[in-house]
Amino acid sequence: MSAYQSPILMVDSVVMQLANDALQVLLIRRANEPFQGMYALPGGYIVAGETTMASHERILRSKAGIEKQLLRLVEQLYTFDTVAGDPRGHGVSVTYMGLGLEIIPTLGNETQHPEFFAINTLPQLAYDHAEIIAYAHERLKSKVNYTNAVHALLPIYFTLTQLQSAYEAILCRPLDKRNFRKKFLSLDLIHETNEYQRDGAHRPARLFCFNAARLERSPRSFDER
Amino acid sequence: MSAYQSPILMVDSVVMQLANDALQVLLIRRANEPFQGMYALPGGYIVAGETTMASHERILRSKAGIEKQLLRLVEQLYTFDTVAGDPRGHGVSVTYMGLGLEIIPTLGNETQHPEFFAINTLPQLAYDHAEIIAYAHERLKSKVNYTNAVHALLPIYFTLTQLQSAYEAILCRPLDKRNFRKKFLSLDLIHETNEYQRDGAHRPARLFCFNAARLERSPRSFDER
DNA sequence: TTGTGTAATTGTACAAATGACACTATCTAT
DNA sequence: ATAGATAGTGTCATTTGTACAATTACACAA
Repeated sequence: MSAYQSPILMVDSVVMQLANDALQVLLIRRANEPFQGMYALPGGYIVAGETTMASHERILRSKAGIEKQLLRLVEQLYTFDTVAGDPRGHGVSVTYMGLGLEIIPTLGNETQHPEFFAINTLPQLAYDHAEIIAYAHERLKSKVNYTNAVHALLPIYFTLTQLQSAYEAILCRPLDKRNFRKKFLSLDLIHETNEYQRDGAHRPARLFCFNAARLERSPRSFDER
Repeated sequence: MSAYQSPILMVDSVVMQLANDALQVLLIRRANEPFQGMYALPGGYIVAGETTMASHERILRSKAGIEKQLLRLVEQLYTFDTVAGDPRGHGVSVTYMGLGLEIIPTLGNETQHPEFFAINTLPQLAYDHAEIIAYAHERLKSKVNYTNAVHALLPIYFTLTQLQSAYEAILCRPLDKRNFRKKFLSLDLIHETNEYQRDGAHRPARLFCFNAARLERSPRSFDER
């Protein structure tokens, strides 16, 4: 037995995906006190012998019915102390960000209403979860500027317009089409295929795919500001 | 009483400063098993009711005799799971980076030989502490490119040559004197004073100081690569 | 077949930042 | 007065950033 007693260890998860031309965040409705009935990030306790990553996977599965294979990029964000505002007293929460595509949350045993919300129109949130989401959003904004992290939010084959829309949804600002294409193609992160996407009564769009799925530091920034 | 048992929570600290034209890291020699006698980062257990930051301060004081006022910038780095390689079994370690100037570690009750080592010539280290230091170094390298974090490593008044040497020590590569000065002065992070530093048998160097001590995102990068 | 609507695709010109490069200025010590 | 040492400064070529509009290729309807 240790002479010390550790604070309570928790994990909270910010799962994001693109839908309706917007970046969306997964929220659940809390089943229990505190903050019963309020929206919150999926989260829970870490048990001894379980890594923080394993705990993150377990909690997403049990609280939102999301299997870990659906998250195509998982990254630790930050570890928050939860002192004031948390009725359970002092604890430490390790937060993770997960990115995916066409994730459909299903009802879990322990929670109700797992659902995606557009990041710019979130409901009121329990704890300090609004700040955690803002932090995750900033991290993602920054990360897409020097990595190919966006690949985790897109299908394997995608058009340049889809790619640009993804950047616009993440960065929350419009980008110039010609400059975006010129810059992105110069980065050697993607290559064209011989396939086209036929969408409607207009010219078909060429499909592209990423050169490597793994995250790599890009040689230059995407940011055209 | 909680139904869950948490993993052991620890904090590890990467304290860095500049000396002898090199970036240096604070190490201690472990007094106890495991890894008794080996070099390691200062670290210890977090106790219930103590924030990770407060724990970091307490541990630096007790293990290396360093008061928190000496750290002019403290930033959380990452939270590591310590599974394999750690004889105590699974634990979670929150790591912090602290930057300061002319820190003189003193012997603490619980440890021996707190001492600074040049980051490029470190001894063999306990646990995965070599990786943690590499991570901290990468973070610092990246951070000085878009913030004024270097202010925490320099005296209030400094010469442009001192500033450039700090960047060279952090980035581990030489910089062009004229380009460095031109770029840094264009960032509006520092301003000149009317004081000069007389050093030896040569032209005195003008002293500069930072416009604001707080960390700010710089408008442009310093990196001239 | 032709025309229309819709989104995809492409290039240029100007401004700004980057990066390579070498000499002069000012002080101290002898 | 001179030598030695570090501080301080400018130009030019290249690359990158950014604003901006016309043409292409398809589907569908008339």
